[in-house]
Amino acid sequence: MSTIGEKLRKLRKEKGLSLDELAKETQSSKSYLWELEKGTKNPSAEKLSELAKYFGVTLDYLIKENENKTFDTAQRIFTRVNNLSEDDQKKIESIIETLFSDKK
Amino acid sequence: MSTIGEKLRKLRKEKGLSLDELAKETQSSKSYLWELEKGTKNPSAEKLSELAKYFGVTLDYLIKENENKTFDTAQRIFTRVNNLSEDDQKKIESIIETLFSDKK
DNA sequence: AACATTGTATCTCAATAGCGAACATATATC
DNA sequence: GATATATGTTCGCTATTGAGATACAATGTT
Repeated sequence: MSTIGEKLRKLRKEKGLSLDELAKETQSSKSYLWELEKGTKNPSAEKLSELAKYFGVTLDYLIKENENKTFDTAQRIFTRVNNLSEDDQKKIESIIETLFSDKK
Repeated sequence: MSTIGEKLRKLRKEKGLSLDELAKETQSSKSYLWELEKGTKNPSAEKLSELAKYFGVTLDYLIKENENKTFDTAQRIFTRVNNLSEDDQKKIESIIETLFSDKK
C-alpha cells in the first residue's frame, strides 16, 4: 500500500540523491518534486515518465497506488527490453525459448 | 511510428466506440479525448492511466512515441520471464546487458 | 559557533489540462 | 430528400501544473 509519492521518495533515497540533484537529472524543479513526493500534485504522464525512465522502473509500477510490489528482475527486464528495437526483442525472445524451453 | 493520439484512436476504433461512449467509460470528456487523439494535449498520468486500464494496455505502451513496435513482444517476454526462477531471470538479464550494452 | 547541505513550506506566474457547450458533419430513418 | 440523431470538431473558460524564487528549519561538517 504505497502511493506514487512514497515510491518516488523511496527510489530517490535508494539512489542517495537530494531533491536538488534529482531535479537536475530529470528536468524538474525541486519544489515540484517535493510536492510530488508529498502527494499534492497530479503529474503529467510526461513528467512521471521522465522519472520512471531515470529510476529504471515502469510507469505502470509508479502509478499503481495499491500494490507495493517490489521492483523485481522481471520488471527490470521488461523495461530494458521495451527500449530495444522490435528485432532485438525478437532475438531475446528466441534466446529465452532456446535456453528455457524445458521450463514451461 | 505512432503517437499517443494515434494509438488511442486505433484502440477506440477497434472497440467500435464513439468519443462520447469512451468518455463515459473513462471519466473524461469527449472534447478532451478528441484533443488527445489529435495530439494537442499532454495528458496527466491519471487520465492516461484510466484509458490504458480500459483498453487493457500498459501505460508504457501508450507513452512511447517511438517506433512502430507492437509491444507485444516485450509483453510476451515479460510474462515468460516472470514465470522463471529468480536465478534464470538474472541470467537473462545479464545476457541482455551483454548483448545490448551498446544500445543506450 | 559558523557554515553548508537538504528538506519543508509558501507565493507568484505563464502555460495549459480538462470541461461544457456550441457548431459542423456524417449517418440513419422517415 | 428532408429531418432527426449520432458523432466529430472547435473554442472559451477555469483550475491546475510545474518552474522559480524565497524563507526557514533540520541536520550535518569544519
